[in-house]
Formats: sequence, C-alpha cells, structure tokens
Amino acid sequence: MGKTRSAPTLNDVAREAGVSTATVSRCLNSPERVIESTRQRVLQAVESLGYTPNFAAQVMAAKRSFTIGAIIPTMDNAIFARGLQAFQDQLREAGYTLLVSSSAYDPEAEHEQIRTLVARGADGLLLIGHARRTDIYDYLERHQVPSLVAWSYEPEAVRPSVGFSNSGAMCELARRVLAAGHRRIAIISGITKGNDRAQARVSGIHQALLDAGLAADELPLIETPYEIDKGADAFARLMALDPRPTAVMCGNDVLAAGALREAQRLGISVPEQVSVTGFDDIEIAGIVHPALTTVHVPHREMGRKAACELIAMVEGRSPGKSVCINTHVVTRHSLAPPAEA
Amino acid sequence: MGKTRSAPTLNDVAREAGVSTATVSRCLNSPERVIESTRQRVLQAVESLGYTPNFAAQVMAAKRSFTIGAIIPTMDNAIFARGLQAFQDQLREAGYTLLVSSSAYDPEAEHEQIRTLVARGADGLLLIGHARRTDIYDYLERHQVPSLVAWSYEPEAVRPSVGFSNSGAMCELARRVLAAGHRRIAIISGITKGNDRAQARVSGIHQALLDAGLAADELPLIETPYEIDKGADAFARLMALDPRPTAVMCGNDVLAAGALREAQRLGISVPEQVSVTGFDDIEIAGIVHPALTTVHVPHREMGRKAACELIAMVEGRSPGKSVCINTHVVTRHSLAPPAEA
DNA sequence: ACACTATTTGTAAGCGCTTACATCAATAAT
DNA sequence: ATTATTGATGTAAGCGCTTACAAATAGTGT
Repeated sequence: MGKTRSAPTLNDVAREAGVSTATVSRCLNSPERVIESTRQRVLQAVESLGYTPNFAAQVMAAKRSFTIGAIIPTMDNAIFARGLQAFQDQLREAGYTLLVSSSAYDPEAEHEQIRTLVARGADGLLLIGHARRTDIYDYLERHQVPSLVAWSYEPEAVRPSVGFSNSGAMCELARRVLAAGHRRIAIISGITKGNDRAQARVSGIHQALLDAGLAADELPLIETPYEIDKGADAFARLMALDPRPTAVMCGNDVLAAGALREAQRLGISVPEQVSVTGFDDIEIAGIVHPALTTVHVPHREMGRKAACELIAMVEGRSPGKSVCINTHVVTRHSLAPPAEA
Repeated sequence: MGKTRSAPTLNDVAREAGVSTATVSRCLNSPERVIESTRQRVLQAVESLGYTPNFAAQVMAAKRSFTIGAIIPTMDNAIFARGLQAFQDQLREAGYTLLVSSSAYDPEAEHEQIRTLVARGADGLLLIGHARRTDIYDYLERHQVPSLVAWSYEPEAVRPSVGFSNSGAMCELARRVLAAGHRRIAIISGITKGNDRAQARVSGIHQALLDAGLAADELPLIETPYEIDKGADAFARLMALDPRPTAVMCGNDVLAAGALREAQRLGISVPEQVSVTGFDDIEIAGIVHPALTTVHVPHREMGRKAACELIAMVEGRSPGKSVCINTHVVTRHSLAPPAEA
C-alpha cells in the first residue's frame, strides 16, 4: 500500500489527497473552513496512511501546545494524586494535556523543571505553594507562560492561587485537640524550609494555642520529610519525652500513618494513651487503625478549579484570580480526650 | 540589558557572542568540538541572555528527544509508583526524561496515549503487560520507536519484557495458603480482561490447586477494579457465602487492604477467622492491620533494569532482550491456619 | 617552502507544521 | 453586464534548531 516505510507527513497526506498542505492542516485544525467533499478526501488519506501529526512541528509553527505543566514536590505518596487527577481530568475536557514532573522538594530542581516544561512548550504551569525565588516569575513572564499556585491560599499573596488556608485548617484542628482537653501537644511537621504549607500548618497550631491563652513556643516539634518511616521515627522520639505528650499532631496523613504504625509497635494504644491527628484526608486516613481524625481537603474541587482558572489565564480570559477552597475537620477515632493526668 | 522583551533564541546568542548559530549549538551539545575561548564567550552570552533552548525545535531538527514515554494503567494508587520512580531515576542518570501518562486500564486510551507520546517525539516507550492489539506494534515500528513491556514476564512472548512471573509468584503464595491448611479459598481478582497480569495471577492460584490435586475451577472469584472500596465490597460478598471461605487471596495489596478494612468493619478477625493475602508488597502492605502476607515484587530493581534495557534499545545497542525478575513471598500476619472446621 | 592533514568555524538546507496573504471561482449587489 | 463580496484553496515564509558540507586556519613532515 504505502510507498514508504517511514512515518507519513502532512506532505504525504496532501499528495495522497491531491490538495495542498495548508488544506490538510485546515482539515485537521478547523474543519469548518474546508468544504465537505475535500474534507472527506483528506480524512480518508489521513486514515489510509495512518498519519499522526508531529507534535514538535505543531508547537513550533503554532507556538501553542495545548499542554499544561505541573510541578509537584513528590509523586512518592498520594498527597497530590487526587487533586492532580481532577486537575488533569478537567484539562482534558478542555482539550489540554498535562505534563507532570516532581521536584523532590528541592527548589533548584523545581527551577530546572520549570525551564524544562517551558522549553517543551507548556502553555501554562501549575506550581505548588508560594515559596520560591521571584526571578522565576520573570523568566515565566518573558516566555509568556502564565502560572498558577495551588495547595495554598494566602490572602496577601501577589500571585494568583487556588488553594486553602493551611494555617486556618490546622488551627481549627488544633482547637479540637485543645477542646478534647489536651495540653501536652507535640508536633511532627514536614520540612518547613521552602514549604509555605508546612510552615502555615505549624503556625496554625501555634495560633490555636495563643487563642486559648497558652504558651505556643515550647511545643515539642520534629521536622521530618513526609514519609511513613520518618513519621514513625519521629513518633518514637516524641514518646520518649518526659512528660510524654498526650496528643501528636502530624503535618499530614502520611506522617500520622507512620506515627500510628509506631504506636502499635510500641504497644501504645491510640487514642487511649495518646491521640494522633493528620492532615489531607487522603485514602490512607480511613484505612489505618484507628482511622485518623484529620483535615479534609477537597482535593478534587481544588484540582478542577485550578484547571479552569489556569486555562482561562492561558487563553487570555483572566489575568489570574485567586480562589479559596474550604476545608473541614473530619472526626474519626484517633483523637480522644487524654487519660486523666 | 537585553534588547527585546521576549525569549532569546539561538540566533540572539550567536549575535551576542559574535559567532554563528552552528557554533552556539555545538557549544551546547558537543562542547569538545569548540575551542575553549569561543566556548567561554558563548556560554557567557547564554548566561547573560538567560537562554533556554526550544525543545520542540531541537526535537525537530535532531529527530531525537532524549525522552522516554511510559503508559501505565493507573496513577490512582501506588502500584506502579515505586517501579516507575526507579525507572525514572535510572533514565535521568543516562540523560533521558520520562513522560508518564495513564490509560485507566482502557486499551483504546492506551492506544491514544501511545500515539500522543510518539507524536511528542518519545525515543522509546515503556508499556505495562503484553495484552494489546498487534497493529500498535506496527505503528511503533513505522515510527521507529522501540518499546519494552514491564511488570510481566512471559517466556513465550515475542516482545522484549522486563518483569516477573505473575502466575509463578501467585502460585507460590497459593501453595503457602494450602500448606497452612486452607481448602475453602476465595479470590478477589482485578479485572482480567485485557490484563495479562491479573489473568496470570488467577491462573497461578489454579495451578497451585491442581498441583495439590484439588479442584480449581469452583473457587469463588470476584473480579473488580483495583480500588480499596471495591476490595471491601468484594470481601463483604465473599463473607456472605456459605460455606464461608477461610482464606481470601487478593489480586493485589490494594484489594487486600480493602478486604481488611471490611473485615474490621464486619468484626471478622484476620487471620483468626479468615486469612487474607495480597500481591505487590507496596507500602500499604506493612501499614494495614494485620500486616499483609503478600508477594514481594522488587519494583525498584525492575524499574532500573527496564530503563537500562530500553535505553540500550533506543541507542541501538540491543535488539531488545527479556529479563525475568525474581519475586518472593513475604510472610507477615494476615495468613494463618484456618480455625478448625 | 610546500603539500597535506587536522581542527575550528561558518553556511545553509532542512525538520513538519501553521498561517498570512494571494488567487480564483462563484454568488450577490448595483 | 459589471463590480464587490464571500468562501475555498494554494503559495510560501517562517518557527528555532541541528548538521552535512564548505571554508579557513593552524600544524606537520619533508
């Protein structure tokens, strides 16, 4: 059938259909601008040759890729999975493709990934959190690539963002812990350096204590990467403290899951002997034993809204506005009043 | 400073450094072919202009992208995460970038993604499992894109693959279950249609029964997507059977985690009243209670080896050979002898 | 000094596509 | 009948890069 053994190009299709390359291109990109009969002929040629447009060539010629890039700190656990899935689904609906890469919580790596994604022709970028060098935004501006921050909402931030108040949410959870009667509270936080969300979560706890008229700065606090094993280690260290905390608030559900696992290993019963809380309400929160009391983040809603906003920015329909998503505490079994002193 | 407000091109750099575009290109791609003094000048121009090469243009001109594509059935859970991470790490070491997309276990979607990735200039593709239409391979061949199958090793398969024997591994696990004394065994399998791994896992169980001289075809079997909730539902249905199975073998750890959660909800104690097994040994297997007896798959090793092999294929150093990875059963607490009848 | 080779750099032809503009035919308006 | 208008299609100029080939320069051996 086909004359050559290698991949067909627009030119081959044009020849096969007896039209110009412009017409073929139009058939594929704005079919209404081509008369029915011609279109038939062209589409048939496309079909019979098994033609697929060369993406790089399209991007180069059109300076438009219908691709959105997202750089998340990690793919290792499920923290970002659900939100990103929703983000992607919404993008797809609008005809965009998502390219994801992870920075391993390293600002330099993130910078690198941003350049890579832009070089690959991303029309817009989704970034996590506000904390990063400002010259990156200059770079994006020069390349005319709009960017949107997610997973974090700060009223005073200049850049547009679709997220939630990490401090507010954690503050509310801390209030519950206080209301349950806990006074010896310890924190297992994610690494706060370069992570505004982790910072905000810790400060949310502090805020709750201050609001309650308690000293906030002497809470035992361990910072550690968001990994199950690290959460377990940190919990073990906290349990060795004297006096031992009656409640351990974790920076997210992954750390909390680690804490719970360690509690079990140590024979410390949760919540009878010590309470544990998480953050995010990812799947694992409902599976561990006891099920975690945590902050529910509507990840899907956030992902969807971020997609809509970013697309609007890319298409020049919006200069970039910020959206605040509401979170709420979900009460399960890992938080209970402390054993009487 | 810079004269224009928009992104600098090779040309701008060349002008700034007072050399030709060819020299700039060489400086960036094969520095040893350019004399030191010139290189200095060029690199400085690159630096001062903040130049980043345009990827689409590079791909077009070089017909090489140093990009590998991977299409996995799902990103929703961690099944593929670890292996893919190792795959990516190894790729990066060799100077390649990984592009991942997910097919949602839909063959049509997979086909679509393959075309997309090829159109984007992927130099090679990682595919999961052997089951797919053969015309896809023709397409890949025409575009001269080598592909490698992972997560599955079938001695008789034509295509190269880096994986493990799903049936063999599951067969071994089933032997343990039988050795523990179980005879009323039920299966919660993933959807087997279009999924050779799920099929092989079920047939591994059958094989073990046959080897033990037992009837294999009347085992209760529920097929359901790999989701926690689905595993829970399936487990509930199985527990309603009369006689009730004494062991439930799950197609993977995610289903098993769901089963465990449901067991707890139903007040059925594992492993005292019923044993549960998983497959994969992902992180969750050690976190659930009781910890899962499951098949350990060396995902990292598989990912690494797959990367090495695929790169060798892309670079024409290998026609594509198959590698079999060894798995082993890891004994934890979810499997025990049945309560006496 | 010469021819010859090796090294460095420049020239320019694409890679496969999109799109502004030109062309042409057909229809509507005068 | 003539001109303006609209719609379908063709022409060709890039998009930003790589690389074969040509040219120029420097180094070598005789």
